[in-house]
Amino acid sequence: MARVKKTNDKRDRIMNAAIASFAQYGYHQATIADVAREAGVAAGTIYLYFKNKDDLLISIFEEKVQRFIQEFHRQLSREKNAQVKLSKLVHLHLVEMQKHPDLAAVFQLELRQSRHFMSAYPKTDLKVYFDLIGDIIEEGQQQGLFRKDVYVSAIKRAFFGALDETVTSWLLAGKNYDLAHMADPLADLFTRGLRE
Amino acid sequence: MARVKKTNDKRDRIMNAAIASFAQYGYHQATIADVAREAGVAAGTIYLYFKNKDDLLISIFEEKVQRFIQEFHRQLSREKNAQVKLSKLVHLHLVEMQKHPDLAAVFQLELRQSRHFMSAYPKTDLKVYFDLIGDIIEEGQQQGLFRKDVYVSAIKRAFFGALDETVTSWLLAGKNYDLAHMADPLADLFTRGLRE
Amino acid sequence: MARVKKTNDKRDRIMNAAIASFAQYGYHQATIADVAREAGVAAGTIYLYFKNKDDLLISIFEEKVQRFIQEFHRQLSREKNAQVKLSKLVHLHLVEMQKHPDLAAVFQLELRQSRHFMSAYPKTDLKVYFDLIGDIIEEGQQQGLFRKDVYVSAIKRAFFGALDETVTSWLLAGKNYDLAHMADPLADLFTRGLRE
Amino acid sequence: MARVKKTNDKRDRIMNAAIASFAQYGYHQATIADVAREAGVAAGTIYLYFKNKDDLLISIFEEKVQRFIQEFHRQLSREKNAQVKLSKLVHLHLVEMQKHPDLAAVFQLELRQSRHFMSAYPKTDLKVYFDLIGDIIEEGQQQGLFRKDVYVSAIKRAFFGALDETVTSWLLAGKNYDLAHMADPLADLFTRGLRE
DNA sequence: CATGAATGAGCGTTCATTCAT
DNA sequence: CATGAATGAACGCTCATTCAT
Repeated sequence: MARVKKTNDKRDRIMNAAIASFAQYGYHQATIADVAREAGVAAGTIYLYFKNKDDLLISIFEEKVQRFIQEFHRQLSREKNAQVKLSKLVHLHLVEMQKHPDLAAVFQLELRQSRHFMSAYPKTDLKVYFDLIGDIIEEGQQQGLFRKDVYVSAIKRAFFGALDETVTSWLLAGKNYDLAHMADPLADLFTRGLRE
Repeated sequence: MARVKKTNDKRDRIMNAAIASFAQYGYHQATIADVAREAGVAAGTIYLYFKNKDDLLISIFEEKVQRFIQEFHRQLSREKNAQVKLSKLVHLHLVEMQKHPDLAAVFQLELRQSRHFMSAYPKTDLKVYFDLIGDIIEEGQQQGLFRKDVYVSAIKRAFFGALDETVTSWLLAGKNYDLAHMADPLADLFTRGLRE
Repeated sequence: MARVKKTNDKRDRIMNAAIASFAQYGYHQATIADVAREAGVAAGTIYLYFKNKDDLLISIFEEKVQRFIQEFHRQLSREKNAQVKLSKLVHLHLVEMQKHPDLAAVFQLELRQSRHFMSAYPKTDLKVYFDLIGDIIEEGQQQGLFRKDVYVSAIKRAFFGALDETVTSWLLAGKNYDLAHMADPLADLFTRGLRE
Repeated sequence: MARVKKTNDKRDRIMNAAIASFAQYGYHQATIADVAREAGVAAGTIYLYFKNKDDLLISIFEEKVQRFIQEFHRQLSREKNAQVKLSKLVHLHLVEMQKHPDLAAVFQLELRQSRHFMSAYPKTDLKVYFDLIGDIIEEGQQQGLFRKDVYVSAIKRAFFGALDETVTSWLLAGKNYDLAHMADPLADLFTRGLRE
């Protein structure tokens, strides 16, 4: 068990070092040597745990980002009211991003760029997140809370984009204000925009 | 004048070639040789008009993107009603992006990545665009159309993010639907969300 | 004794795995990991039995190739007639190579390349084999079977080269014909070429 | 014209540097940096003239080796008597190899190794040379000089192998004797071996 | 004896940039 | 102004070898 733990530790250390490096320099500018130095391992060691540099980025999405989405899913499943759900999602998103700003930076600043080649990697796209949002909106429609004529597949993207940009702006501003303060205004905007 | 004209032509050809190349391959993957080939000039020629590769990208923002923003500004200045203005801005944004998909691709997919180093280049940020949006919202408040308690600096970013993501999704989907169709639902969402 | 036996088994397994790997991928392309996998041991274990990768190749020559030469020597010592001896050597060479195609591949395809650095390792050269051939020719001269004016040190190399290339061609052709069939024509060519 | 000349010069300088480097260190041990240093160019320059390191080796065969074979072909075409032809070929081979020992080293010591991956590159094999030899033998049969029952496809390989090994031995001995002296004994061996 | 995780030197290759023509 | 051949720094990745367990 100690052995397994240790191995996971190293893999995790590398992945976190990658997140930190990618956040600081950007995916392309960050070198494997940067990640290795940050992780306190030799460059070659990275290749014992990841196929290549791309695999590092992809793994971050698969393991870190998707974990967030699943966690959001789980936490929201307890709430029945779709309007409250949407509001909670805004809070969760901003609070978690604020808690993990490096991951947020990778997520925000590298994702777009990456989505290019990530079209090829099904697990790395945001479909699951878009679907989570879309489902909440549809629930709200069935609960009579949201308008029936709302174009869900357009709105779910708009909603995500609004959250995304909010985080990006915060990052680019140097994280010099409380991101969570943006939650209520945003939630308010959307729930009003969607209401009957 | 003919000489000047000719020079500008070449500079423009290079810039358009850069837009096309960056759109197709991404900024980092596109090479100067790609841009040169696309522009029909020698690689060295590019350095007669631009300081370096970064300068090419920065110039695209400074000259192409800012031109769009100014044009939006001009067109919207004729409209008095802030709610209509906001709606028109959504239309303008989506219609223009649809008309210039390569520029849109650079704008959408490279911008985030680039904003990193673009923090250093004041002219390349989106402040002007954010301000344009913010001003409209404040106008609407003064006209009694939008709620007074709206947190403008949060909402303007959300608004931009929604537009941005709408275009990005369209690009990543392969531009296989009419982007302008998204305008009304989006405009509707935001004007309702902001209304008294 | 059982212990010793076991140890020798492992050393042999590694050496045979090396022969198989070098034959399939070539010396430089084959990795220690390949050899280890093929031998069913850990990579580090190889270094308990061999100094390094080069030593593996050298040992193959020292132990496997030299064994063949000794065996040829032994078998031919029973035959008195030099012309028959030469003919038998051709048969032995081709038959044994056909029986051990992987060893043949290492011998043929890697030997040249290797002889470069093998100049440094006296035991790995083919002097013994050349001498075996040369001795037979000289025997034939003393027996009055071969011409006296034959330049032995030239002919023994030619003879070896002819055998060598015959095997190489067979290997590169994918071993898709019976190598032993080449024996009589070759033996015939040389015995006629050398006869009074 | 001066320009073209200069360009060819550089390409040639690189190719000759490659021949020298591959001869000295072996293909795998020689680095691109070695070749560049030897050629007096930057490493990157090599890639303006050759696709990659493999392409360098392949080009040597295509352009240098095949040129020799064609030259041999041309020179032998003037000779009618097949027995004399075969004898001349032996001389040509050894004399040319002695004149170009680096090329010979690449040819001899790297060819085997390379034939592995060179199976994929039709132009790099020795079929043309084997055919040249085979044709001469068949001519000799038609001229009544060589035995009809000779197995040509076996003998042509043996003949090549004999030449090949003669050169290799000379190279490994440090080129410390006159290679051309081997020509007569070899030619004699083969013409006698083939005669009626 | 055996393991296999870790190392890090080393190499092929790319490409932004320069500059002689 | 324009060219494009030449440069060389930089980086991802491999793999022989070591050594703590």
